[in-house]
Amino acid sequence: MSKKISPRGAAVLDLVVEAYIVSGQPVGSTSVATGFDEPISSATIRHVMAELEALGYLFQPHTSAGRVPTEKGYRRYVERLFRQRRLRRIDEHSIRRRLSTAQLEVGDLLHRACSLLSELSNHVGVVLTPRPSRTIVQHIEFLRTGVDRALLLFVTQGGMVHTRTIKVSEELTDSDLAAAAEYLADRFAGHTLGEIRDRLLDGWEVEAAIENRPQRTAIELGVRWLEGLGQAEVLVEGASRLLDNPELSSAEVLQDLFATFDEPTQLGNVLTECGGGNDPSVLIGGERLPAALGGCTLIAASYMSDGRPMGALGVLGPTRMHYDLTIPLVAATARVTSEAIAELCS
Amino acid sequence: MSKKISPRGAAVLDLVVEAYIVSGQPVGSTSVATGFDEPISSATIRHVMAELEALGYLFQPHTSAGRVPTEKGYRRYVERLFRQRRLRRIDEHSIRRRLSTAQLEVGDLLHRACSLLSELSNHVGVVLTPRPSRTIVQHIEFLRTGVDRALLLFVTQGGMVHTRTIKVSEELTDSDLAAAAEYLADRFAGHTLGEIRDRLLDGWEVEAAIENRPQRTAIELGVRWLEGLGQAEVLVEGASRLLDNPELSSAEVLQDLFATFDEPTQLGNVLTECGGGNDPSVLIGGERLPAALGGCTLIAASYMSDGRPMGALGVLGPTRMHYDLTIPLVAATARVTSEAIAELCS
DNA sequence: ATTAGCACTCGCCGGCGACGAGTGCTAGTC
DNA sequence: GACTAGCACTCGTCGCCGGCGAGTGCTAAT
Repeated sequence: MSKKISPRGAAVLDLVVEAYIVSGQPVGSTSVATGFDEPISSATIRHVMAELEALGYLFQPHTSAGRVPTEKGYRRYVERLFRQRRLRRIDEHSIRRRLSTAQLEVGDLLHRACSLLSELSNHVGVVLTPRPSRTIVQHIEFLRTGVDRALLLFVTQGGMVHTRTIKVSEELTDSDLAAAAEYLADRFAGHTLGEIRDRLLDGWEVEAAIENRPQRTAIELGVRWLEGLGQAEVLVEGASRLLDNPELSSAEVLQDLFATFDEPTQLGNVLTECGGGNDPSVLIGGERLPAALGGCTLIAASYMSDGRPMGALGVLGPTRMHYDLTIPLVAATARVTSEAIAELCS
Repeated sequence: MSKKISPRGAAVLDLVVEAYIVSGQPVGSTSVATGFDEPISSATIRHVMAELEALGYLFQPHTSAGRVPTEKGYRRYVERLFRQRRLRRIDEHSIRRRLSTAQLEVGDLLHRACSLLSELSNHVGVVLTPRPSRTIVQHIEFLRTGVDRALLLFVTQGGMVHTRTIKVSEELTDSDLAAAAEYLADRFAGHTLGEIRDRLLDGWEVEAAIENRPQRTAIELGVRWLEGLGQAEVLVEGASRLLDNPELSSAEVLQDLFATFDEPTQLGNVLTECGGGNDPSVLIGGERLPAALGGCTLIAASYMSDGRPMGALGVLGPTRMHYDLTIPLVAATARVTSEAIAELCS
């Protein structure tokens, strides 16, 4: 689809994007011309820029204004950043120092990572907590908290705690509950919640037939517990930093933006799909993001445990951001977080 | 200090405030005049308004504009609202219906209350969770989560769970931990964390002398656990609704505002001081709120358990809000929340 | 293919005048 | 003495106009 672009065209695009990122103003042909090593006239640049506009990489707010990158232009720019390894070096040590010191729980770690991302990028930090179905259960506990209520509690690797209160028959004694928890713990400790769910649901009918009351209770409670399994959470930090960006100050845009933070399931969905690859995903503009995040870019990577993605973290900011800094920042934070989690689960 | 205000002066103030609340525009003398039952001329009103301005209740953006209430004016207005019982009736049933249905945990309940406040008021809902030192402990559990780490976990009335991971000696066995937890549970279940702290710290030296290893361990762990006792949390919902208000759209103001939500300790402090009385506290403007919340009003009330305040909840919005609706809304929500908590802890 | 030159476009900014909402004051009335 | 009609005055808003300047597109020359 995208017609070929001359090598010089690509260079011009880079210069326009970079100039626009720092200035926020439409970029004119002369300022681009001075950015070249070889001397070149602004007229030539104008010619190239006209082509780039025809191809959809640049956009002119009005005749007689400079050019601004389109989303397509940003994407191409970022692509080149990756291909040419023009990303900045990030000091991974400083991140490691600020993340790993005395963090004792995965939850704390992720909160720290989130504010770190926000602070270092000057944009919004976002973290998707581990999907419950992928977490490994260490302890299972059933506690009575009222005549007809019990708290089902499980602790996963790294010290994360998930709980759910359900109604239970009043006839169940405390020791029934304890026995049920022990039964489940014996069978399932060390497995992920996904595995437990599969095995419980598969084996359900067979096991239900067993006339062993504590076991039946255990399984029944376990199933109810899994039914209410929480979704992965989304942490958001530094939302106020979005207001630094003059290009995002129209009232309606902001309204939509902050509404997205109030109800972060959308963000969660997007983050869930990020990750996979080695490099961070860079989602630019409305094409792959919810409409409310129109003028924004999400840079996200997943953090791993034993080589499998557990969750994702990243930075959300205006399309006009320092990609060459933020991309490696996200990548480094994801790596360090993965390491730290591995250590916590040791 | 505040000189006497004529009865008609007070009536004019009411009318100005109410008109400004609905229109957001400076209020002129003629529109006030038509709001009176008896016919009265705008010239007279102008006279009265000039007096009110001299007393600091009204403010004129510029000569030849209408009047806008000052913070002092709002305060006087709200005072009258209370004294004259001119608050609207709130349908407590509908709140009860939306809060108490199938809420099984205090945490969920408070989250629901928070979004309910935001939704019904169209402003920001805020909730201060129960102060840990006032909560009653039901269960205590110590779980090993790594070679040198243990998760200290306690469940309080109503199904709230608090955890903390600490480093422990590798020599402690699982049964040591279990014994320690049991020891603490035996002695302290049913007491508030504040009581436990006091008793542990008082009795510390005496008990440490005992050559009973499990007990020493238990007490040591308990102390470390209480040291890291979390602060009460602040829940915030519907921050984006602040953007509906045109008077709060200056970039800097918004920046400060949202920064306050990102770092809610300030809000927590303010909320902690609210409550006490029967009626909600109404904090108008910068005088009693952090500077960042300049043009805002916080209406807050505390929710109770056994007649003692546990935490607080309320609504944060622009000074220009419908006090006559929001105050009873907050009061009703606090009442219903107190009831629901009582039920959950039964 | 590149470039110098040039006419042209168009947003920005400051000044200007008309408009109108709302005021403060004064003089007259009950 | 309290109230009010009338009136001059203030001042923000809006639309208009013209000059400025950044930046463009085109053309003709190299």
